[in-house]
Amino acid sequence: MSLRFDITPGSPQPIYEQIEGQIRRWIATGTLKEGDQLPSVRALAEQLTVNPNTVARAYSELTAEGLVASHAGRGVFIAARRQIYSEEERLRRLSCAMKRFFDETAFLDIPLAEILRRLEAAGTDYFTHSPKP
Amino acid sequence: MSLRFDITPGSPQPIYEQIEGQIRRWIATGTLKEGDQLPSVRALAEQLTVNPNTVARAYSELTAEGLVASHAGRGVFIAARRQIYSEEERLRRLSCAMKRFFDETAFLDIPLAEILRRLEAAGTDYFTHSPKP
DNA sequence: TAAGTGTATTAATGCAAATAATACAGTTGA
DNA sequence: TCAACTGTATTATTTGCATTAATACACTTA
Repeated sequence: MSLRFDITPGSPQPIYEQIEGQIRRWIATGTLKEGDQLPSVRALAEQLTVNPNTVARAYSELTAEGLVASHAGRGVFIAARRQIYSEEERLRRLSCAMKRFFDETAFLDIPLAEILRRLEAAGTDYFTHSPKP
Repeated sequence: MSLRFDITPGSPQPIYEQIEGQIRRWIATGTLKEGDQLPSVRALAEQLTVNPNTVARAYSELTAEGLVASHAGRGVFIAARRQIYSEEERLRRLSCAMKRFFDETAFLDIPLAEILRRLEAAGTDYFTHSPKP
């Protein structure tokens, strides 16, 4: 089975971050489970018409985060789900994300109640209608 | 009165975006109101030990968004609050922000309910405890 | 008119993303 | 064993963008 990556070159977000993001999402939503193998660096690079180094960098960072485990000669596999960050670190990251979110939406002049309502809907949708692999 | 900008050079976020963000936030929270005058390009550049062009770029983008109005020879002023974007555009931006938010938080493995609870608290806090000018 | 506004232009610097071309080391299966 | 895969590391180069810099210009106001 081949994962359907959606990459936009020229986007302000670097390609390697886009790759990371999609894999992180697939892991978070259960599309990718422990033990699943990711495409090889070279195969994915060819599939996305991208340099192998770019894919390698994405894999490298995911490995550093502990989300995947790579074994030279075998491949990259989804790691066992475990608590990677401390409770404090997780809340810190959540705070940053929340601040950024409000910075991006406050000036839209949408009532907080409506934003929260839509967030709840989007959130449940995010974890159920995960993108097809 | 002089606004208390908090700029971090070397941050992944460009300086001109940091300036934009703070002004947007002050407008959203009511700290800056219609008609208020912003510091001059040169004055703010000196205050932040930053190049005037950097400040000018921030002001230029805020002007393009319609949040401020600039008049050569007079200065830059907070514009009248009005609907800058169409309803569709506002919801599109909200959707993008929500997606990015979940991409940043999903892998933290924090229950959706708790995220929403914290978001509500952070949201009300965002609009009440606005940063001092 | 002088001193202050915003704006525009051009050049130079620095940094990071991305490509490219290799080389190396571990694993697997014929 | 060996060929064909894996991931990893290194170096060089290109590219684009943020930033600084130095001006110049046009408008406004006292």
